[in-house]
Amino acid sequence: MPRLATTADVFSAVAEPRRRRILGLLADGERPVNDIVRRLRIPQPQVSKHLGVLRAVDLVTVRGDGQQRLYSLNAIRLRPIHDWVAGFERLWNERFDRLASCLDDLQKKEPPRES
Amino acid sequence: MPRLATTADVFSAVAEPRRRRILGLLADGERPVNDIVRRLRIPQPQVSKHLGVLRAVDLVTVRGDGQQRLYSLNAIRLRPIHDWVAGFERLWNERFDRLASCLDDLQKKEPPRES
DNA sequence: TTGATATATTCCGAAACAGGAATATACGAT
DNA sequence: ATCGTATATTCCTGTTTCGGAATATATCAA
Repeated sequence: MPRLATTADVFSAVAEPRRRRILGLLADGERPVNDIVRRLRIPQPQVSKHLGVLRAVDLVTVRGDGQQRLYSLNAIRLRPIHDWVAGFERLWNERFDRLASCLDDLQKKEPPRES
Repeated sequence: MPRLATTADVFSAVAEPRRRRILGLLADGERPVNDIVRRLRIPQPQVSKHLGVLRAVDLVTVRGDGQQRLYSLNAIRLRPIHDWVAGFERLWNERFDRLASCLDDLQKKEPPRES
């Protein structure tokens, strides 16, 4: 089997840096396509295609407004990523560091056993 | 240009579900390859290859122990993902929802203007 | 209708991955 | 040295992707 489709899940969709930048822009509010084009300096067809991927995983929604199409972020769909990575947060937090070094200390205090 | 390499950054490396599961396992502590193989029911060569990708982006580290190779998670490298997605957190939080509806109310109270 | 602006879609080509199978390497035990 | 276990690497192939250019669609204006 080949690589996982970019529209398979949110993780894959967000793997592409330009798509992350687009999402970052949309965090400030809905924008027409050409606004994204100008701000990110990405050719318009590419922006439309990236938006298509983001729409496929429901990370953005569209609203027609005249001849413009206003895209807005559907942030809740980022939550699976947030939740997944949050499960690892304790592993790099300061408190955990202290706990780890504490355990190290305990281990050092154990009586040396012959191997 | 073709697709972004999976070893290009942490986002791409983590886009693959099996790699996320491997990282989840390693969150409990270091493990030899065959332990991952047995727990996740993934053929050994594939596990080795996935571990190779994770190693390339420094998400895991290896330690030789006899004929085993003990892999452990380098959780700090997940932090860029955490930080990136945390920037969106307010957009789906309850407090933000209240703020948003508050703003909606304010907008409704504005005097209707002729277009 | 014709034209202009905004956006989407299609076709192309060059990567690059993920799985499968087979094989190679590394290390320990006898 | 030889065998067995643990792990890594190679080769192959189907599939997907991204970018680029060109083109198509949609909507508004005159």
